[in-house]
Amino acid sequence: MVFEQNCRNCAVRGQALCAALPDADLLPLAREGVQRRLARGEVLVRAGDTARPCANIQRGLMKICQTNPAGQEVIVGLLWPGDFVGAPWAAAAEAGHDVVALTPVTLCQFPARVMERALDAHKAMERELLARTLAELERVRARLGSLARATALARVAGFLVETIERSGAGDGDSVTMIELPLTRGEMADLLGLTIETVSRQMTRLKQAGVIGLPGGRRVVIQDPDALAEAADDLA
Amino acid sequence: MVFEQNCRNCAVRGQALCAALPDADLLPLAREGVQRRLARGEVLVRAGDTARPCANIQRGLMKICQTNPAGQEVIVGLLWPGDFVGAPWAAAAEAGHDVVALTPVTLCQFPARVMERALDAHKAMERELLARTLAELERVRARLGSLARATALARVAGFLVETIERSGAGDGDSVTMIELPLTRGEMADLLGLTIETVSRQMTRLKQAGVIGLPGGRRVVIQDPDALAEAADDLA
DNA sequence: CGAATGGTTGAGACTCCTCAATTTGCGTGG
DNA sequence: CCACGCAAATTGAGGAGTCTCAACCATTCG
Repeated sequence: MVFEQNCRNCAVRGQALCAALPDADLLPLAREGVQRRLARGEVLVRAGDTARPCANIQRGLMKICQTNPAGQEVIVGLLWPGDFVGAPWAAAAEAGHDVVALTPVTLCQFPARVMERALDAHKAMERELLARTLAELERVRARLGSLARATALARVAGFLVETIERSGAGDGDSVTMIELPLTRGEMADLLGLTIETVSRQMTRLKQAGVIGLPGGRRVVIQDPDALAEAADDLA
Repeated sequence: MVFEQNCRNCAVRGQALCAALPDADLLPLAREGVQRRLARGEVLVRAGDTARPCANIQRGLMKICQTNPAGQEVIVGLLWPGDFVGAPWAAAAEAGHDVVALTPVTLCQFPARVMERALDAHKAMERELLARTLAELERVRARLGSLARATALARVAGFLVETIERSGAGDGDSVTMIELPLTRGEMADLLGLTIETVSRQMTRLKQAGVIGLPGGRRVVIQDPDALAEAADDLA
């Protein structure tokens, strides 16, 4: 865990939670934000923690996961750059899930108290947080809808599609390549499958000419349309 | 759809969203709330709607569902008494799911504008709504975790446990009976199974002496501990 | 080089789905 | 009140899909 210089920009730029605020209001907040880096595998929040950090993810990918009674890990969500972690106002409750870095992560962390004060002071910020939480709820429900019935092939294809979208690659036209941020095992935990089944569906997509697997975790998207179709295929 | 007298109590009592507010602030809000009754099957929100009603559910049970490309219905969540429907501040976006009554429902509905004004005026209310939304997010994620890996038996048993909890029956000691608000088909849509599989697991639980099925949609809980164990059983 | 981790492939078992027939429960109309 | 009809629920047989167990390959790191 490395603390770096104060983060002047993370609260100001891009998709940050408080992008709607005037600069003058942001400065005191930005001064207290701390940029922090996590290595792959580092834990930001552990289930059961009562102190819940608040942070904006700037770069990298994190997983939200829980370990079920049988000891299997289940990934219930991913956090991409721009996503917000934490719920300070629910300080009484303990965290229900682990939050772990899947790649090297850069994030901008705020003390819970600062965050709370900022929410109290800036209505627009709280409204934005509410909107984001509702949007995330929609997304989780959509995923619930697909996990409930989709075949293994559809789950894997759907994961690839979402990864392409959220990583900003793939403009539809040309052949694009992405580097998967997850191992097969993590994909399995995310999709509710086994490692072997994930692997088999990947080779199935490869042999159908939909994707290429040049090695490592790289995936070449050769036929985006076919991939999208496979993602929607429920039979 | 029947509109009744204005609802003076729904915003004041019980688990309502604004329970934290002082009575004086509530009155203008309560005056504009309308108590409404829905019959089983009536639709409160249709996916694609842009006008999103806001309401507190007082009695009855509703489902949040989406229809996937293959035409199958997937139930992504249930709404119990005390739950809140609607997201007025996201007025621009359209609803992503249907919201339909599963039983006769009584709810207290507010015009979106009133709701918005109330949120603007009362910080505590907005904070409460945020807290609820986050709690719901946790619940959906937990369900995602179980749907991903649980067997059919565990899903059915888990549904029964949750139904007992949220319907307020079953104090653990004595043998309790509940009337399921869902058909087998709806249970199947909720749990990501088929009607036949749901039915088989129910009879399996019956033959194991865990529950009794006296007919209709009634279920007698004969062994709550065994039921809870079945719900956690992932193998 | 050997060990460790991650990935692929194969064979068999098991769960759940599909299709089909039958039974139960309930409201309607005779 | 009973017969009928319809939707819901149960039960069975067979098949498809995924998991389990196991072996083998590729890459990285000491």
